[in-house]
Amino acid sequence: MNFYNILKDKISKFVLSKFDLDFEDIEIQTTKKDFKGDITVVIFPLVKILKKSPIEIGNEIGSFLVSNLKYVNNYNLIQGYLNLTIDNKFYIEFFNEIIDDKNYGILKPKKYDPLFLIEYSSPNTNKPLHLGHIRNILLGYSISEILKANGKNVHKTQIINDRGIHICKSIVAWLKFGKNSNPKDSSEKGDAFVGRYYILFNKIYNEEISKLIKDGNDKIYAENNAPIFLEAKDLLIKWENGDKEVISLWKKMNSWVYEGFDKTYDDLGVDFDSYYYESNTYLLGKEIINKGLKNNIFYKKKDGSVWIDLSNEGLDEKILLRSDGTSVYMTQDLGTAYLRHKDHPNINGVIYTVGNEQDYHFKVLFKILNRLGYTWSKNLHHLSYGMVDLPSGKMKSREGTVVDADEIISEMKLTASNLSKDLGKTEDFSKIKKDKLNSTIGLGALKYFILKVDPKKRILFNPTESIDFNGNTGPFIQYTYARIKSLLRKGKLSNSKINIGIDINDKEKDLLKLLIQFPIAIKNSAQNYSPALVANYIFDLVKTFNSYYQSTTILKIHDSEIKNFRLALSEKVGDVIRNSMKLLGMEVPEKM
RNA sequence: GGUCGCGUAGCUCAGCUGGAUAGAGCAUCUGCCUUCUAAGCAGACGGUCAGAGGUUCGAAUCCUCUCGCGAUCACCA
Repeated sequence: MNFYNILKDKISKFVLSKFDLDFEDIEIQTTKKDFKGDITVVIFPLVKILKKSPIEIGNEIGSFLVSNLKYVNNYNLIQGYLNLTIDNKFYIEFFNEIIDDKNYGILKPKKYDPLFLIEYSSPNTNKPLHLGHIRNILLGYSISEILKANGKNVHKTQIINDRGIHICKSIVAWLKFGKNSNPKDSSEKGDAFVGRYYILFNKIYNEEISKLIKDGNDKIYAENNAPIFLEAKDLLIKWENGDKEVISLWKKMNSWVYEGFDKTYDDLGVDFDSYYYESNTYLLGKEIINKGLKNNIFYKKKDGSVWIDLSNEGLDEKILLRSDGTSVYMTQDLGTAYLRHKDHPNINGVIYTVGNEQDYHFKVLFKILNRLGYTWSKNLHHLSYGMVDLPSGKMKSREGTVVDADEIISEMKLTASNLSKDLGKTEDFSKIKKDKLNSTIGLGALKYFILKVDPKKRILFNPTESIDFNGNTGPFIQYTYARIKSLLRKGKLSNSKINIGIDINDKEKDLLKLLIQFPIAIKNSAQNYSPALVANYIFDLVKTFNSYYQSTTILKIHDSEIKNFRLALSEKVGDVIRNSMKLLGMEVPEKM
């Protein structure tokens, strides 16, 4: 039980016996820097109920705590704030408790702990991943790690959008203009290769549309009757009918794309435990809908299309099957959700990492599953995040105005490389070591840049300004860690516990206070599905440490007890930095 | 038009379930490398928390309205 709770408990018991008031919501916070004390009790709420002055109540509680709680040394009252001074011994004792635990704050899930399924990435297979996917992937992966650290079992998965007209578009363009060519021959990444044909398709398609309009057709006619579009549609029909040639072609092109994706995932340091494919779940979705139709949960319109009416829940009517019986987006999502719960009957929660443009879709999806009577529908959560926009506006893959994921990754590495060359940091490094470091730092910068902002908010990404490596950034945190490692290499830590009576200064106390808060930061991060909370915590810790580091000599002091304490403190801060970075999916450089 | 989200320093962002004088980084300016990694540290400058009401002992935070930005309301995915 942590000290805050002990304190709360003690105070509310005291209030009950002294004032005969049952009041459990005692508010406790860390004392602001400018005031004397360590922990503050806010007593305003009591003032109103007890109709006594804040000073009177504050003095009663304060003197009670000083004489009845071991570590409360002193108190002062400013307005309605009761500031308690906590004995240094408390902090040292706490430190001794966590000192040997390399994974302090991190829980390891056991077999029987709850299982969470996390969906992220979920790309289409007609083009490479872009910056928007990067945000999605980093969020999904990071939340997985954060949930693990909270003692949850995690299964990482995605739903791959591997069928539909968009895939056929790439295939058609390839058949017409690139037949017999393949990614290997052009030494291109498979996803980039296929994506090129997707863009080519749209280029030709647009040309054909303008030609048709010029010839006197209206826009809608032109869009639906451009020759290349008709070819794509034809291909889709063949695919749905199981045409062997089309299927094998489709498999071949998708396999190129998957190879490309895997390379990008590898670069980003993320992975998946399973993959679901839309081509495997859309038929299941249809089955579910037909069942729901029999049970009168859905209804059929005259033209044969199937709908659900959610208007009494503040939503609209939603289509579930087209009049020709083919499936829509919702159909396959119903199928996927069902299949996943069939595959993993013991799921305690599912997190869908999907952009906020689909907030409505998921609201509807969860409602439908609820109407269908699946009790697990209440455990579904949409981790919604804001778009990544460019100064020039929205990214549009059809027009090729996207920031390509692979491009931004290699640019970040290059920036890191140039910078370390300028600083002369890596002169004695081997080529392999250099590359590894540049990737650690470059990707650290990118990951931290994206994860430190609240997922809800949209991000404006300016590629020309690139990403800073100073201040509140990934490299700053990595740098601090590398310095701590260097310090520990040079100093020798004797393994004994810290002497309780040792004198610690204010900055050391600040660091210990931050260490106390580490598990709380992880917990809050999981509750809010926001890696940003961990990111901002770790930045606070690193900043405080740097300031401490600068103002203290560690290696030159002769008092071995103090030296040992400072080394141990540095090591502990290092552990927490390393663990936090792992939660953000960042790597840890020993030297840089 | 309905619904949802966002609006905090010149820029990028923190600010947990309401609590003390609203915090960082970047940029600008001033100091600090013969001492453990200067990708650093110390300091200065910079705010009508979009606006107006309301609730409260107390509001950036909660409620209502207005304005601005974005998303969504498809037999697209």
